[in-house]
Amino acid sequence: MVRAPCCDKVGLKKGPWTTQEDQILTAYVLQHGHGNWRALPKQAGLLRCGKSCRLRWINYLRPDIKRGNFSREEEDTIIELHEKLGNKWSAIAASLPGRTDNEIKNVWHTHLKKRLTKKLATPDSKGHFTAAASTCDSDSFNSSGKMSPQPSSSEFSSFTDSSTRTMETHSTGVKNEQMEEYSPESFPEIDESFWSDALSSDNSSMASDFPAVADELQLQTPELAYGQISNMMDDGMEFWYDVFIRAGGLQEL
DNA sequence: AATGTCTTCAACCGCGTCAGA
DNA sequence: TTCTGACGCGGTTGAAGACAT
Repeated sequence: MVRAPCCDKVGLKKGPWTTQEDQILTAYVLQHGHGNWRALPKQAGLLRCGKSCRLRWINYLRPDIKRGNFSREEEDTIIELHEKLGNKWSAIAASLPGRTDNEIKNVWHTHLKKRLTKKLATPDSKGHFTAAASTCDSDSFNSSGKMSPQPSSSEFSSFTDSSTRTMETHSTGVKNEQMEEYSPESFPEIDESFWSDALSSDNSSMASDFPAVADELQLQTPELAYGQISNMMDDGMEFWYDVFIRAGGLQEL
């Protein structure tokens, strides 16, 4: 017996997410939470499978995502935990705040596994194979032993700026009636600096109080409190305010 | 400049697990 | 106890970029 598809896929969009879709999903989750992923796309007005929405939120949009290169300490942690746990990516991710299982899985397959293989395969001066023998990152070499076209990651390896590709993807965004009065350039980008910027510096004292604020305002989550406050604080967040108002969730601040 | 090869990583797919009816 | 639906996990894919030829 074949398992039914996770959702009715007729007419549902697949592939890279656009800026507009990101913003709709973010606004919806911040305002309503994600009680039911399967029902969420319909309620939010997204032509996506619930599974796809969940993945996008968890791996890219949620506020506590830490973006950018993995530090040497993080890489060491991954290697150490992988030794103990194997391919339990979610368990490994639990020990690395802000990192997702998908991200860790990718960095393992693209960098760490190769590095370990190289180390184990490289004999020391006495001809012994040792994990500490190689100081040269295997990522600098391709399978034929030539230098890789990619930059060496021997210092801090891993990710290039994924926002580059994402930005390009965003430029082909689908027009949405709710959004069309905004030019794409006017959208505050949800990139690697978005949440960290928002939750640091000027807003830091407020950010630490979001749980209390959420409680005070009888909101579902600290993130929702953040959403409201940031709308008030930052002119650049006018778009979000408008989204919330249009969604009928916030009649007044 | 054109083409080929390799690498990266976001996103998809299928399956296992679990909670609720 | 069984069934069903939703969630979460891990493996895999494929588009796009970077660099070599």
